[in-house]
Amino acid sequence: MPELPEVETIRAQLAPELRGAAVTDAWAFPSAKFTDAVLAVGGRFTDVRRRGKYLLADLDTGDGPAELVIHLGMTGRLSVGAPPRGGAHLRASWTLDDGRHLRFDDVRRFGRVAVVPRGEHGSLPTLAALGPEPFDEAFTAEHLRASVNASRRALKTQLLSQRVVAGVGNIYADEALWRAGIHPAARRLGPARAAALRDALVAVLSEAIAHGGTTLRDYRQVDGGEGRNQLRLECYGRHGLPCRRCGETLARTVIDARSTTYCRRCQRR
DNA sequence: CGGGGTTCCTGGCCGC
DNA sequence: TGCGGCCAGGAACCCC
Repeated sequence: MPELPEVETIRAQLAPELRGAAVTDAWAFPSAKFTDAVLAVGGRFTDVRRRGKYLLADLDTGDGPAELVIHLGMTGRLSVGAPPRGGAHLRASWTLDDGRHLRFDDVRRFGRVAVVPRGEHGSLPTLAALGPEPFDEAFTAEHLRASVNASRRALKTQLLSQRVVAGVGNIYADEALWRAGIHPAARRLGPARAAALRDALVAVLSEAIAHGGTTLRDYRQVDGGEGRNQLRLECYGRHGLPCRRCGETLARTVIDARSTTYCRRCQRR
């Protein structure tokens, strides 16, 4: 399930592959989630950026600057190479002017493709209302505290909303809350805990990028390789195992319809 | 407009 | 071995 570190890893590999290449043809799986792919035809890639979990591939077109927006959903994969010979889960492919192809496979079809004028994200509500990038200086402890305290929803729910901070999903929410020692169902943050959580989010996400992302099942890098961060998880998926900080058996609950692992002893409300 | 509920999807796994 | 049932979950979408 690609979150910010996985999408950033993919972005960094994809950008040098796509820069300067023009799209001469495209195919899309017949679903509204993917049919926009063909609108990239005629554009030339100039760069690949990222906002939260969204890849933004800049295109220069005859009609001005545009961008190909790709969300990988749960099981999306991107790769560059020979023409796709089918594949049961191919959702979109783009023919490049040097003969290579960019392909998007997505087993569960939770992904999405859009082509929009550069920066106009109104058709993607979450992207349009996205919170600050965690590595941006705008993501301060005070922003986190004020943003969280403006709502009465559970802290984990807010982290997953993308509005408080961009790019956090179930894995890194559990990891950061564990590291900061804060209960996922907490509803208010004081200055000290807000600072601890901000620091934990930044650390967890940057460490995951440094280790190529977390491959639990579906996530693959552009070259097909697996990430290595799954070897470093301290909380996510470890329910029933001892807490690495205090030894208590990690608990599992459900918050906002998401499986949530936490330590009853050292994560406080 | 925030928030709650629903829906989209299929492979992997479990129990019988 | 086969199969029904359940689980994984990000974000669009609908409604109040």
